[in-house]
Amino acid sequence: MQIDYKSRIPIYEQIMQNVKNMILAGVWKADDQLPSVRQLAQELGINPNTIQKAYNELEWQGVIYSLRGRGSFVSSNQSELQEKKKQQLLGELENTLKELLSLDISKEALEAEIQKILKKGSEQND
Amino acid sequence: MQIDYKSRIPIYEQIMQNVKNMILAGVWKADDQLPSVRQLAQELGINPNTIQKAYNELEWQGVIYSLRGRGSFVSSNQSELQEKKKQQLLGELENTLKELLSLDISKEALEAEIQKILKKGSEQND
Amino acid sequence: MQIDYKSRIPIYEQIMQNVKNMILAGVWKADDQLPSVRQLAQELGINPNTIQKAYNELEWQGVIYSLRGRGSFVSSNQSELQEKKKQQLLGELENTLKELLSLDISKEALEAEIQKILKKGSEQND
Amino acid sequence: MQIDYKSRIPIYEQIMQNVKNMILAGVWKADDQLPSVRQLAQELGINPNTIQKAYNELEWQGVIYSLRGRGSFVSSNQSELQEKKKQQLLGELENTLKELLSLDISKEALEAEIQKILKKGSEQND
DNA sequence: GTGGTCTAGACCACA
DNA sequence: GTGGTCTAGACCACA
Repeated sequence: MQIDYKSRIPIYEQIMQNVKNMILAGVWKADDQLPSVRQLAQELGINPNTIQKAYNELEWQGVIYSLRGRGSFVSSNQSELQEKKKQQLLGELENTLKELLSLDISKEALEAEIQKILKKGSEQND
Repeated sequence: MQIDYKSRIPIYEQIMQNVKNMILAGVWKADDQLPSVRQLAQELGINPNTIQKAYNELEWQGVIYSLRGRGSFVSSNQSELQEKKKQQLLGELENTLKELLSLDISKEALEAEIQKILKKGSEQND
Repeated sequence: MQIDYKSRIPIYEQIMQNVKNMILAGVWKADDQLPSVRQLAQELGINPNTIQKAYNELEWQGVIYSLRGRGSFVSSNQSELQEKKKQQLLGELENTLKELLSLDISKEALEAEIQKILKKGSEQND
Repeated sequence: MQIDYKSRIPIYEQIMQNVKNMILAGVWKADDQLPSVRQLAQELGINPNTIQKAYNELEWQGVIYSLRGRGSFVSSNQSELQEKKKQQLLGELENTLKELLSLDISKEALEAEIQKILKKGSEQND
């Protein structure tokens, strides 16, 4: 788990993002136990309260659940998480494309850029 | 000028965005005078310090320049602004597309989504 | 015996509730033997300490009694248990009704709701 | 605002309840400003972090919203809050009544109890 | 050991 | 002044 201490994004939000990514990537699956608050705190050299805050918010969002005295675990609605993330990203995509079109970029040039990006992505996967 | 007070984005950054958009859209052109700090502050019901901060940062970025006692004016390097904005948006585009590909979306489905968005955009422009 | 591990109510309290309900429902009668701590712990996949804590509290409340080396048994003061439970429920009823009245609900609408609930209950019993 | 320090209910939850009640009672209306974190903390003799936690959760629940550098304010969806509360209370009512019926109480005796409570409530309002 | 609550106190961005 | 973040450290219930 990577934390960028110089980032403007609060540490607890970075932790939340990291946890979500682990789940989205399939590394952590439904009902898997997360590292304990204290353990993760020590591993990252961060105050336990900060981890606690991240876990709390994740619980609020339904991404994880915690059992007192037992630990924190991945919720079972992973597909929901994935769907939400997808919708959010498509929304961002739409906004970015619209802004680009409102600049002086022709649709053809834009499509060319998109193809370049998509190709780059596929090379990594090959 | 629209300000979303409930947004997480600081008001002064929203003002900066708004000013840039006015310039990019061609509403404000090189050497045009911007509304004065006090006028804009009153119009938006915002603390003048906040407007001042936005104007200061815009001057720092070279988007506007100010003449003591005269007011603030649009810089003449609009094309540079446009180019920066374009590069920034293309960067965002790349990030979003990469994240989408790392999900379970096929490249074909993704391209279909893109075409849908591009079509919607062009209809508005016709 | 049903335990909701995700509930905010401690497991040991849930066990206590379950035991009381078994007695109130007449499934377990005076001087009947309860499942042993170890047996119940294994059956529910729970730490024996947790069962022990529940049984201890139940003994403290006079609901059960235990004979060293023999096991735990239902006390004979069932009617007392029932009376306590009734008083507690009537107290809750009063609180809930008062809170509802303090909202914008008319007394008539509230009585209609009550009748609906009471009817539903009686249908199940017919 | 009353806090019961001896209660098992966490202080921050008591604060949340109090705020909700003030809103439900119509004392605090949409877009009214709440006491600031520091002010309330001093008034109650409680650590500001605890107030912050309460306000944070209320914001998560959509009951209030906060503007950085300005303060915390009542959300405008009061009717939603009221509706939620009502549904929750009716749910509790149903559970309590069902439990009472499952005891040895006759429906007639139960209705008599209910009438007694409702009358008491109306006397207070007369 | 594990999560949850709370205090004391510091520092930051923003208005 | 106002909310937001973070640390250090303590204590609690629960398993």
